[in-house]
Amino acid sequence: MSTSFAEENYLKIIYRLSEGHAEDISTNAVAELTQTKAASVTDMLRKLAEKGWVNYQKYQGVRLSHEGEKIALGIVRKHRLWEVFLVEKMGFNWDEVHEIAEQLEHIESDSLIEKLDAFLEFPKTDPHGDPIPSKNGEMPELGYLHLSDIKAGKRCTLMGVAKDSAIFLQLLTKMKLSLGSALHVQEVNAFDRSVSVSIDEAPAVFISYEVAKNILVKLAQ
Amino acid sequence: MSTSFAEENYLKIIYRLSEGHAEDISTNAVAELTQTKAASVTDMLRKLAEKGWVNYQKYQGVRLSHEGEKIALGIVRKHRLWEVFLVEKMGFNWDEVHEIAEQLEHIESDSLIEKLDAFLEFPKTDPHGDPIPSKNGEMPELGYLHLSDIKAGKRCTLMGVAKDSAIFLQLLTKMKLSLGSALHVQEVNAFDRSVSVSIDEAPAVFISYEVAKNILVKLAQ
DNA sequence: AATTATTTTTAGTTTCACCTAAAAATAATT
DNA sequence: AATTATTTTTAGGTGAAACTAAAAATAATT
Repeated sequence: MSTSFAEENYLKIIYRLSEGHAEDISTNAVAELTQTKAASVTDMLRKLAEKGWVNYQKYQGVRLSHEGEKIALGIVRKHRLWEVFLVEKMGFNWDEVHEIAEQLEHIESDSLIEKLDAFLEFPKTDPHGDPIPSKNGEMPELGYLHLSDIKAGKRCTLMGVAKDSAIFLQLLTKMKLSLGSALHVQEVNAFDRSVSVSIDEAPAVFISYEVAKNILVKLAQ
Repeated sequence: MSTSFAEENYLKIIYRLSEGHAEDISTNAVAELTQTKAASVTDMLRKLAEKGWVNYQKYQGVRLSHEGEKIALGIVRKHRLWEVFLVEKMGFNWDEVHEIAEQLEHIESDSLIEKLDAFLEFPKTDPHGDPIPSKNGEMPELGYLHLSDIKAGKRCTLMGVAKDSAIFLQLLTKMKLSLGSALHVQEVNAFDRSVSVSIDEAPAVFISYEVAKNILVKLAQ
């Protein structure tokens, strides 16, 4: 069965909202990300449920079905491969590619996406450190931690970000933070939950809780 | 003013139909290429005329306005650059790229298309020999001739095709015809207007009028 | 010139994805 | 437990882009 542009967007967004927590997704949460009204979401959820791509009970929220998750993973795969292309081959910065990839992810051609994957030399992650699902819909589980959860004294490496809005990524760039940055957590400040972190051995700077919780890291050693 | 997917398709198709002949384009001709019914075309032409992108008088056919032509050339530029990408970088054959490029041509990002142009080293023509309009909407006039118009005895080089349907391109490939092929017209057969042509110095083969008129060539010397 | 054929347009529907406003269900608070 | 607040759904509607069937205009033929 074929999927419309709008349907693909809903499935992708439900997928994104499901990552991590196991609870059902609320109509409002979907409405916020699709930039539509709750009433429109209700309409679409009924339609997606009819097609068998989500499990949806009135007033109880949604979950992707097995089939729906397969479709969503296909979109995410395309989105992330195109992002790699845009950064690695086109020379865009990591904060410039999201909107363009939102368009490219809907291009329909299996052979194109396989050729693109090969052209990019089978990348494992996108420019934000997010894992790229395999052709058969397997999403590598990378098990990164949030910088906000790291104890004082620990060393870690910046592996990804949990948010890819341009404004957030530009802030990281300004702070000299990028994938691979070596982080040394000096102190966790109880007052505002900010962390004092030395980046690539430079003198420590403050990183707000808001920022730290969207930075994904791997502990050193 | 922004353009919808459907509007862009209409403008592109009207452009394609206008290339060469100067007469106005009929509703039916547009309907055939858009794969819609004449009534739908009438609706859309009225809308495009309101937006100032075409000159349209009931029952008299359409022409692109200056503004409409600029938009159409932008779409054609994107389509052809993506085709170069698909063949040169992704390894597709020339008969496989049209449908994918029909999707990619609607991706909206000026900076992407300029970066793509640079990445491809500013190609002048697409994989079918069609010229690529410049950023400012100038279409290089290549002045190629149709093989069907070449006199017996002349030598020429295959520079492009006037049709990019897969079935036609596959036939050319089977006949060992591709961009750059050296053609030597041995004979023009009055009966069926077919031509006997030697391809790259091989023994001559028959090329039907239907095929010959869709092959674009440059005379030798 | 009159008739017939073809093309194009009008009129009225359909589907998709959205909307607003009101009603109903669920959750939170007193 | 009752009231209030919030969330979600229903009902009815809109605009875009298609459709069919019938009417009107243009073109071709006798």
